[in-house]
Amino acid sequence: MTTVTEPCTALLLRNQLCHSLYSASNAMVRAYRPLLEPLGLTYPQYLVMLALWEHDAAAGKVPIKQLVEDTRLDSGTLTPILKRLEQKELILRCKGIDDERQWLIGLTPVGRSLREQASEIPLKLFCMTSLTLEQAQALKQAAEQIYHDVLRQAPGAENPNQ
Amino acid sequence: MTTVTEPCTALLLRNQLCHSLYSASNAMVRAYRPLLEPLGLTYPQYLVMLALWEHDAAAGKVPIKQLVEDTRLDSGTLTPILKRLEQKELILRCKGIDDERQWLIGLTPVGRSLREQASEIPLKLFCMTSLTLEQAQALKQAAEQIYHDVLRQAPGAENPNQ
DNA sequence: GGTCAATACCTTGCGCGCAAAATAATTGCC
DNA sequence: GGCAATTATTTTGCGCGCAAGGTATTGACC
Repeated sequence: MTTVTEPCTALLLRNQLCHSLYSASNAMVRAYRPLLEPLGLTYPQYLVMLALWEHDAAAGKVPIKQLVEDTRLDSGTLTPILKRLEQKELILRCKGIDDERQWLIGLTPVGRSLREQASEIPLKLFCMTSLTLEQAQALKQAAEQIYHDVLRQAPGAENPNQ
Repeated sequence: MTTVTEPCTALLLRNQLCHSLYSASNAMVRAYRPLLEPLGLTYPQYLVMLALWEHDAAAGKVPIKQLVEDTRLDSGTLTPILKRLEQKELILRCKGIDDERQWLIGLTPVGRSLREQASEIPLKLFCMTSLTLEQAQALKQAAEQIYHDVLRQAPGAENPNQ
């Protein structure tokens, strides 16, 4: 039997992986801020630009659905982000040809050219940490595992084994 | 020399540790939601309650400054959270005796009793993942390292080696 | 070929996360 | 004692993050 006053090590903040993950993620976004400030981007906006730069050479224009998948942001989050990127004239929106429900997102020349200024950011951030390359890879793999595991068991997940 | 069109693997989303960390953290908070819903708490509110439960036996009342340190939420974030917890009658606020700037936060009986309902949550969440205990510990340690590393180099950090 | 479910996206509402500025009490310093 | 610097907290403003609900287009089925 467990009483209320008995120590419960699982409820101690210092033992909680989730708390470490949460504060590391927040701290990481904060660390990006000064690096992204010259580009006029927030971290989620930067994620969208990364996705667009990646598709630019091959596909040109990308449906929002694809950006949801690439960035792992949901569409209710993405809509206002795209609106702000459009205001900054980094992206363009146009209706899909074969499917009128779809909006296609493309880069403006300015948006495309921003990529050069961003190229040093990943290394700069990595250098802020004292992680070895092996540690970083292991951490990334574990974070991916958590992402896919808990996504699978979310209440709305209809195809848990997909 | 690097040209714009040359592939830059560091700018690929799938190679970015930060993206994995960010989406894992968001997914984790989402996974907490159905578990915390019976308690009427959000994840950050739960963090505050964890800190208060931890101090309850020994100290009784805790200054907000201490909660900032324990939860790693900043004070501008904490103020409205504490307001909501007070509205739910889970916590009490009273002025500090020796320092009138300080507010001391204490638990109400209801807030204290909520701890029992929370005791199973950490295990439930761990079971959602396919992580081994060793993986979880390694991940936690790496996340802690990132947290402290990037905190240290934030623009406002005056005592980097503290 | 019309109805109905699915799909793509948008809107709304609320709770953070945090930088920057404001407020108020305290301490240090002369 | 008086005044400046410091400290504890709140306020403001903006940008997410996301659940829930809405709209419009498409596809499937009878």
